[in-house]
Amino acid sequence: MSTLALRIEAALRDAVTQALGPEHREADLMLRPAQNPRFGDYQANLAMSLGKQLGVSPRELALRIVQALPQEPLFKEVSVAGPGFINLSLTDQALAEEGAAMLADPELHVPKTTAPDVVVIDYSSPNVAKEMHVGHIRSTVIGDAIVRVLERVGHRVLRQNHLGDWGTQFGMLIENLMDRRAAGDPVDLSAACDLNPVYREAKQRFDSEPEFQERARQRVVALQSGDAETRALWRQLVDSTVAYLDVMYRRLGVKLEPGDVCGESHYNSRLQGVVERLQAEGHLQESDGALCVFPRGYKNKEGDPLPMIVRKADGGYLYATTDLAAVLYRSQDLGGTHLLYVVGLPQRTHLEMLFQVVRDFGWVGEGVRLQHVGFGSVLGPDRKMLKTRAGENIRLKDLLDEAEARASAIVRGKNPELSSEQVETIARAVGVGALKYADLSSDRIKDYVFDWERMLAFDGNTAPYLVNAYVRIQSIFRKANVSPEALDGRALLPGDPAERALLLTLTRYGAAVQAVAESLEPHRLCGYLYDVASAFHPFYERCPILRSDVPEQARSSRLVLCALTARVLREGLDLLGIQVVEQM
RNA sequence: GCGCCCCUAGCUCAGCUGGAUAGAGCGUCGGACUUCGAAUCCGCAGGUCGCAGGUUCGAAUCCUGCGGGGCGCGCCA
Repeated sequence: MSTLALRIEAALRDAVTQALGPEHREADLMLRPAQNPRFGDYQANLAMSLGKQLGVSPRELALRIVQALPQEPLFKEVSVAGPGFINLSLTDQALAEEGAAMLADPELHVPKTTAPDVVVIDYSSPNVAKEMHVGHIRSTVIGDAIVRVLERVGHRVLRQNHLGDWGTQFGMLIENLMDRRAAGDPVDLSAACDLNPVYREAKQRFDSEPEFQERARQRVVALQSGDAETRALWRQLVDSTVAYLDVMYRRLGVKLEPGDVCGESHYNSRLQGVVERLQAEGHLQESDGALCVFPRGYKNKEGDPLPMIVRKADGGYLYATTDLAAVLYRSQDLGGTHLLYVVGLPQRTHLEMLFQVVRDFGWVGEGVRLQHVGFGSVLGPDRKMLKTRAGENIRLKDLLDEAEARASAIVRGKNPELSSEQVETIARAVGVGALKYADLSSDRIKDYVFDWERMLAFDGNTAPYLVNAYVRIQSIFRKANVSPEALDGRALLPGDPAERALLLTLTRYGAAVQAVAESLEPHRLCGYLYDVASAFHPFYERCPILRSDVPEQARSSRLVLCALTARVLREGLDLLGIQVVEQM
């Protein structure tokens, strides 16, 4: 928590303790930003609930607390309102001090966690040779933001890209590659290229040629038994996909690297051990030849216990087995204390069963948290799952291309003075940023409607609007020929209400980041940054900076506000994985 | 059938884990550029928070039921 928030809390806590006794030292102060500026800057709502408990009138209680508040230059005004709200407004001086301290602090007063976790986060997780669809993109973008925020507040974060690099689909893929090679028309797997056409071709043959289908099944057996030629082709498929993904991840601007890939095949050698352990511990039951475990509390259509099948009747393993192996690997081998799964909501039941099983069986300790970071679907204008007109998944590459093309057209139209190269660079950042921001800015649990026009608009809660606020500030510094780093925060002197409102918003940056680190809800940071930009623009309109009639004091103060705003916007957007540009 | 999720202004979304008169953007209408980017800002209008109960000082938020929509439920992942 930032210095200012700490000071407010400490003062209030002292007052509560003094007014009500030491047994209330730990009371929840229910301190939060005022809902309405009329009520001041912060409000503490503890008197209402506490009054009830103690059988004292909440208003009376609130008054006692207020009277016990130390006389210090922190509060401009403290009052009791309504049923017992304690409204606090801060002095301009306190706000200015906080702003100056933030400016001087490389950490911008973002608090570090007092209980650092080893976070193992499973996200992105696309499949080999298969198009990454919008769901993968959501997982990738949301996961990336969470990674950045958790690292920012001091957790150790281990990224796990659980690549779909194993399974029966490789039979048809490899068999088809061999056919192509035999026919003198080999598929080039050396370069990082989109293998989706290869997948489609194999799938099409698998579905229509019984003879091919049979060979594909045999090929799965060959792959699993370690046949050298088969394994070599599998390796090439995986390598090519990882290289292609690397290109896409870089374009997307996410932190995932090839080294973060820890796919399904990584657990092959552990699957048998998982089943043996389940057997040895007596958890395994056979059903129609399949080996199952039964998490407590789950029922199927008939009302019977719902199984997780860990080995099929034919001896093959399933994703449940892999997931069990992965939990062990992540908690034991990697030492994870907080396991995150950034996976779509439809898989919720599966994950909860998985968590239930490892809890039931004591496979992870009490100190390990397992958490599904679920998200809703991306919908088209028809409110159905977003697909192409042909009903296929939309390719990430096409999405990125269109985002850049649209951003390019917009930027070109709004600023004709930019060179083509500049437009391209800006369009890349703004287009991708808009795309990602759209995925991040609404509550991840809900479905959201995909809409190019809205995400690229310069109004509303969009990336372009935020970036634009940053750009306007950079323009001021260019024009003023002043370096933001050279400014002295002590020049802060919020006179105009717009200046004060902006400064107040800026001082809440640390709390905003902290809220995301705890809730794993990036849209809260989006909302905060939108508040910052929304507070900046009225300030910008009302408070001239470089005009000759602006007194030196005001000019310096306003430049500091600009510098702080720019830094909060730049870093906040960076935590969301979004790049700013210097002009647009 | 069972389970999970969603329902807030015409549209798209917030609402800080139970607080005061529910807020933005778009769209509609009306204003503001001789000076830092009008790429913006200011204002008007717009609500039975799906419905009905309940919990309590207080409910969009928690509980129960109902309605509507989406998703999941044995050998795919």
